[in-house]
Amino acid sequence: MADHKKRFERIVQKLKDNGHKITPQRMAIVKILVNSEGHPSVENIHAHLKKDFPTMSLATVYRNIVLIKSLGEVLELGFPDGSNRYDGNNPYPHPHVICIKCKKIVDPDLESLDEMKKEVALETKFKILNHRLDFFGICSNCMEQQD
Amino acid sequence: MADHKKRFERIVQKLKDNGHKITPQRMAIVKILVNSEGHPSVENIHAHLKKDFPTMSLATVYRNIVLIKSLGEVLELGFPDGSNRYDGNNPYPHPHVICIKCKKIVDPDLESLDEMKKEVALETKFKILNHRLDFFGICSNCMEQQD
DNA sequence: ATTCCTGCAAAATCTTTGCAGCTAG
DNA sequence: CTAGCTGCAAAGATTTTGCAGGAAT
Repeated sequence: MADHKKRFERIVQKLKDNGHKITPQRMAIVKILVNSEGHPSVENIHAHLKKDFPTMSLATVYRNIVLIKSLGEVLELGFPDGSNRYDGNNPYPHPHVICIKCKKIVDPDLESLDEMKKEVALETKFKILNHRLDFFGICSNCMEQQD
Repeated sequence: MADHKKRFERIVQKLKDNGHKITPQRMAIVKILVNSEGHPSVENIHAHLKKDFPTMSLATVYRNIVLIKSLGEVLELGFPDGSNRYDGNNPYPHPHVICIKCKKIVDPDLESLDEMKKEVALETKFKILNHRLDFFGICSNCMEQQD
């Protein structure tokens, strides 16, 4: 999607507005987060950037992700096995469907979620601020291969 | 609930059936998981057991939780901040509502979830095996205190 | 008597932090 | 200039593993 460019610039602007400097490394990290349809891990991002920035350190990736998270422009997906992946396309909470074989992640459309949120708020008297919904299963592709 | 006793015995039986020995430490860990309404962390369990077993090590708690998980008798709740809590009352996936202030965890009833699962399966062509649904917010109790 | 389990310590992972030098604004 | 950033290495935090002695069956 060509919209990625807009989002990229919006985030850069937000960084500037909040007094953060625009370094090449930082730009590259934002670019990856915004452009990748797959949901990359810190390790993925770091490996990818090593090509353009051979000295790039993991610490820099972590620090920038913390920063971008704090601006609400990336969603952290923590998984049961302890690994983290990042969704920089859609930083607002939304459901994910994860293939436990190939690790592919798909974003489904579920209208009923908002309603459910209200139902929960009503039942528990909580003020709901956030949520996380993940489905785990096997994608059609992996289902075909017998192994 | 008095049903906890039944569940405890069921798990012990399952352990025996699978060729695992019933040690005092193991029994104590199962007992805590089954009886605690709150969702304890490994640290919680370990601290609690130190009273009865001064030499109890963290490794033993971890190993037994892995074992009990593998039998499907405890549900691991991994949180965004990297911490883990365990639900030994209801080991089947179910929604949680977590207070981000006092860390209280409530299990709401949501009938619409099964329907949503079907909706997802249909839309994504995945075979859905599992899911995780957590709501984060502030409980009524914490809402009252102004701090 | 075996086989499995525990406790201890060391290792493994993943993430954060301290610091010196560097760079964007 | 100078506040903030990077890279490196060290430190943290949490969970796992190797091993020797000990306990359950």
